[in-house]
Amino acid sequence: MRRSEPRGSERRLQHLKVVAREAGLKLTHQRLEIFRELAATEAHPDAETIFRAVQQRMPTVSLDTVYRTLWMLHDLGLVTTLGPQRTGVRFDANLDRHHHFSCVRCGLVRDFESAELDGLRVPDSIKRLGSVVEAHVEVRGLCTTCQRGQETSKGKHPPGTRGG
Amino acid sequence: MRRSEPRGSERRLQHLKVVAREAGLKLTHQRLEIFRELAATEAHPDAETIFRAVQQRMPTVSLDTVYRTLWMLHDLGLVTTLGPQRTGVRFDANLDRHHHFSCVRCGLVRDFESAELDGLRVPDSIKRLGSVVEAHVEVRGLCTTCQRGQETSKGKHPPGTRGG
DNA sequence: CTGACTGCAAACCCTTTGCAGACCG
DNA sequence: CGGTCTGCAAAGGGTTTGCAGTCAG
Repeated sequence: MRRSEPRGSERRLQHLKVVAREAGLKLTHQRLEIFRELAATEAHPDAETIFRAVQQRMPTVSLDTVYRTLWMLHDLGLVTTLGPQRTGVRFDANLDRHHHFSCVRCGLVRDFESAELDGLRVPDSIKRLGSVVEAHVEVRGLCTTCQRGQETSKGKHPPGTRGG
Repeated sequence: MRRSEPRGSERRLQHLKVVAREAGLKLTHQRLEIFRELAATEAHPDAETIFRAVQQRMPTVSLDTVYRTLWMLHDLGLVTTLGPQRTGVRFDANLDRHHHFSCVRCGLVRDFESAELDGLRVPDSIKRLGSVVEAHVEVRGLCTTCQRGQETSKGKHPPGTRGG
């Protein structure tokens, strides 16, 4: 098990280069920047969040290229997605085994690691439903920021706050 | 811990009636049918799936009413949601502790129960991220249907198949 | 050089909102 | 009966697609 060491994203970038070459795909500036952005964060951003970040360094990049690149990375197995749907998906370049903490209030998502939880075994009865590819723990709670800013959240549904 | 006994949805319906009365909300036919539908399934349908099911029995129901009702139930705490975003959400009327199996191929989601997994403890280090409300296991794999129909899924992203 | 890739814009969802009539309590 | 709730239709926001110019290999 590997914690997110300083050069974790550098390692992922190397992996991308190898896989892309094998697949005969071009490594354009856009693709590199998009992947770099995703590989550097733990916040599981959605497409638009990545877009805004990349746009800082590369003002001409377009949102559709971000979408196309993310799904391409996904097809290559370099990126996984959070959430059962393909709309409003959030992406994840961390291929190491990990678990998720997500804030019920603002939607922030963070990885955490736990050797103990990695050892969890799913019951045999799961075979009735299908074959297992992967299992992890989802923890839901209030992030430290939302613990502080305790306005009453009754009524309207949470705004689409993105985990930063 | 309570397994989904035959009358599980009946129990949930009673709970709805009590809570709705307390909140001074009207129990219209539409609301009852929508909740009934959701309480009877384990498939975590999205709004449109519920809509189509309710429409069988109540042809005049509209999709927006389904949306409004689901979020109302959510505000009452009678329904929870899957997925970190509020777009493409899937709903869940099962308030008992449970875990999820979801198919990486078609998006189907099913509950399963496990006394062993219920006992999992999240590491103390989680406090760095926030306070814990709930924790469960997410298992990803191939559902029995997708195990059979093994067309190559390379290339296009999965169609928006809904867990039936 | 050449085909894959990008940016643009328009199309295509899914979801939410404003309003007049219907219905629960 | 009164206020809430519904259905309709239109608006809103996010995601995908077709096309002509551009760039990596």
